[in-house]
Amino acid sequence: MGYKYNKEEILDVGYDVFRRNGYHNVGINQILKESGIPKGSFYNFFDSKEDFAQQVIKRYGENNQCWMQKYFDDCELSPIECLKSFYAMMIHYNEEDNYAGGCLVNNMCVEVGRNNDMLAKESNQQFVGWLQILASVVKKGQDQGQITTQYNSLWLAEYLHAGFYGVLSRTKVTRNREYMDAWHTMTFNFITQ
Amino acid sequence: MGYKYNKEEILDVGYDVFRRNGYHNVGINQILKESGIPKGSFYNFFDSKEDFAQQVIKRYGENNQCWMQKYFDDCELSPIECLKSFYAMMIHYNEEDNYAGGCLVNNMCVEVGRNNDMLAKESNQQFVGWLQILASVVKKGQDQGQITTQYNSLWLAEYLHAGFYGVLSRTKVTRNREYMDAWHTMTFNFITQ
DNA sequence: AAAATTAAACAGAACGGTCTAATTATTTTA
DNA sequence: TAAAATAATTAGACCGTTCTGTTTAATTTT
Repeated sequence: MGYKYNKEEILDVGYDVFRRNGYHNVGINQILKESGIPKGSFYNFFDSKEDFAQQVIKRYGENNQCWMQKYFDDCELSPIECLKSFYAMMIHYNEEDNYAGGCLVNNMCVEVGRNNDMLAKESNQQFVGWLQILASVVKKGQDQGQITTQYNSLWLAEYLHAGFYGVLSRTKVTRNREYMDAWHTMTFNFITQ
Repeated sequence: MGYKYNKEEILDVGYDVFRRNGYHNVGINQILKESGIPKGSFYNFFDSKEDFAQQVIKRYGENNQCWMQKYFDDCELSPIECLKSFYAMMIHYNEEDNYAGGCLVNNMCVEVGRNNDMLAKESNQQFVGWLQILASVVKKGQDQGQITTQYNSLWLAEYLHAGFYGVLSRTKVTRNREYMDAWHTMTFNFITQ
């Protein structure tokens, strides 16, 4: 009949807590408190804080990948308009969230990407998954003559991706969306054929 | 005749340690050990870890601002070529450093920018200082007809700034310069008149 | 009954920060 | 100018708390 707790619940709490507070600023006790499970149960499910964080990144990354895929599959606009609306939505979400956390995976990359190979590898793997989806949409836009063909679709996907996280990070201290909107306007102007 | 230690030495150690390891992953003891001073002396100079970090950010930010100003003042190329060479140099430095730390201020923004108003404010202040210099070079490039005048110089400066830190962050997990070079190529193509 | 899970007490190390004493530098006084 | 008084700095033991992780026993599920 299943046990009292399950990994997924704890992973979801971990996602939220890590996203808002970072990795080293969060202790296991905080996760336990917010998910309401005792320490013994946590260490029954996870080997360590690091192992837990890896699974948090993986779960969120894969869910987000599915969500992105569905978004673009369902989007009835032209490829470039799909990309525009996708990033407009991301900017909107970030504003709604009061610029409170940004992206878990990007935060992890910056905070621990150079000192923790395991978390770096997992983060990169999830990013690559997202980038492939972006690249396929870019490719469609190129095939339809909307997006510049000066650069290949993966380069353009990485360009969108990095630019977005650059301005997203910037909002953590400016705490307004001005430069995100500017980025959106400029970027889609630049890459449009 | 002066005392044994001085703040500047400790701040420089703090810069290096924070840049490579982040904020919450570093304890005061590590700073003490690496700078060779006892705890009593540290707390004689600084009120708290937070106060120390703020002064580290401020000192580095201001030094870097001077350095940037001098770089662009001394650069004998056209404005756009100065910007190109500046970012090419930054990419080169990051590779030489084996992608080991990135930029202290950007790291601080991402790690603590949403939870620590004091460090967020200081980080933003330093960024604004740098951005003003970039914007002034962009403006010169616009006046000389090399850089697009579709967007004002501050928007373009923020665009360069955010894009660069976006790809810089990306290298923390890819650990190679491919997309930094791609970013450089694409960005300067896009903003060139 | 056996296996898996839950519960919470328990470790040892590390955390940021305090405290008092000793030392060094500076200013005041003789 | 030398001695005395004061101020600033150095030193590190120490404080309570929190950190990740372990252990042992009770409970639940199979």
